[in-house]
Amino acid sequence: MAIPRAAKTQRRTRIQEEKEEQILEAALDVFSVSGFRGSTIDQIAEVAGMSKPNLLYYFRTKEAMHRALIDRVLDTWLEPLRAFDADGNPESEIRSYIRRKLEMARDFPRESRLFANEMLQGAPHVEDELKGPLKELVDEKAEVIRSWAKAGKIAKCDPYHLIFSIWSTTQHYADFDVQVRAVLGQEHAGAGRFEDAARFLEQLFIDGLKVKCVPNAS
Amino acid sequence: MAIPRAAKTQRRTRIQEEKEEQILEAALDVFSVSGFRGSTIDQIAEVAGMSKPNLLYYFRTKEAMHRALIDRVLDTWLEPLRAFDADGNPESEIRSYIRRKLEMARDFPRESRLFANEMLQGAPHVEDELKGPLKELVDEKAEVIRSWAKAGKIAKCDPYHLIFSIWSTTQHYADFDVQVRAVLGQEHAGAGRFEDAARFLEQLFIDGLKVKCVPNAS
DNA sequence: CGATAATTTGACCGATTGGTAAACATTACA
DNA sequence: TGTAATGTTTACCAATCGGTCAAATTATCG
Repeated sequence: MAIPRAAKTQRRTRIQEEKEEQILEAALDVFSVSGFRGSTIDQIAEVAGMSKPNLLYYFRTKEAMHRALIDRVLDTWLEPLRAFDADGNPESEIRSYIRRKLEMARDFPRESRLFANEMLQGAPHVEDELKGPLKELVDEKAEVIRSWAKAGKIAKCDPYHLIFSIWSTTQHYADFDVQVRAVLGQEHAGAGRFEDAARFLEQLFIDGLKVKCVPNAS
Repeated sequence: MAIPRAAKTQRRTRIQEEKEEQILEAALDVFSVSGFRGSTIDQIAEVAGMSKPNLLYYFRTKEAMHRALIDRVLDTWLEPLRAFDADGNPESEIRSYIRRKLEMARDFPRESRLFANEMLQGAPHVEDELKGPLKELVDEKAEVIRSWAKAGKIAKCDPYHLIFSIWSTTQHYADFDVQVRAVLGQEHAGAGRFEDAARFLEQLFIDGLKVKCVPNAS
């Protein structure tokens, strides 16, 4: 008798490890484009190169697959924000945060789209994570930014909307990739667009926050 | 015998006018949340308060409904960018463009999400509009911005990425509304968040582009 | 009013959906 | 090697999908 997912022995076999990886990879392909409702198990099965019942042997439902995928990706996705350091100096921290986020938009566009799809649908599967861990992390970093402003290191500004604007501008290059390519045209839609974006955004945020214009405080 | 959509008389009846409006309104509700693939005719029919065959009497296929919806919304959506005036002065033009886009995110979030969904899925239904009319419009406005930079009225910057960043930051408040609310928490997620966003974004872009720091040219 | 066109609906169709049952194949391990 | 656990597949299910059809209902207008 086959007991799906973690049988008698609580340890996962090599095959489980491999196949679950394979499935989540395919699921990311599909969910990130069509969203939860618009994706089908058959699609995922085809991309994964295995039969539908075989998928369902590892993940009992479509929801379970989506859930597992979100859980796995969420940590990675928030890493750049976690790396945001209170002890660093504002300019380099903001610069590297923008760069890191842009690199993720370039290297992991599917992950970005997965979350975007989830948000558009009202975050029915991750609302708790948003209100819990995410909010706490943002609150913490917002406090850092506020302290910088108080110390006169950057211009006074709403730290939450600053974070939102960095999120949105960078993720835009993953989520709206088709639009960006279409508008830039063939000449400028090459890989260099991420460099151009980085240059522009760094300039915008550094100057916009007057990071360097302020005399060294303390 | 009933000939669907524009019968013998080429003029549309009052009922046609009303029902089509009613259907597109419902379709906007549904498509904007679930995307094209994730939405069903039955859902739309239920929201519209009419039977499924009745919907299909006015729009022969799901695609036709989506198409009509996109067409209707696209014009409205690009209006703020069209209003972007070359003869105006940079500061007020950029300020009012940001305000207008934020107002649209506030007042027409479903329209914003409809497009966002379409982009995430690779724009299978609107790619031509992106490469054609949209690109031309952006090219034109980018030229305006470039001329401002050349005249020393604003800092030198990539006009395309400037436009992208205004799009993304403003639409973020519609597309990622759940996330914004979750992170801001109950205290700050009220209607005032749009005012806060406007203040922040205006400051960011005006200062970031050094609009006022530059001595009056010519 | 009467008649013709426009509108609406219930019943239905084949295809696809998420998911199951059980037979079959493979692996791990004593 | 044998055998029990694990992995895979074929066949299938009820529900839902997009869409059709013909009959019934309603609006329009002379």
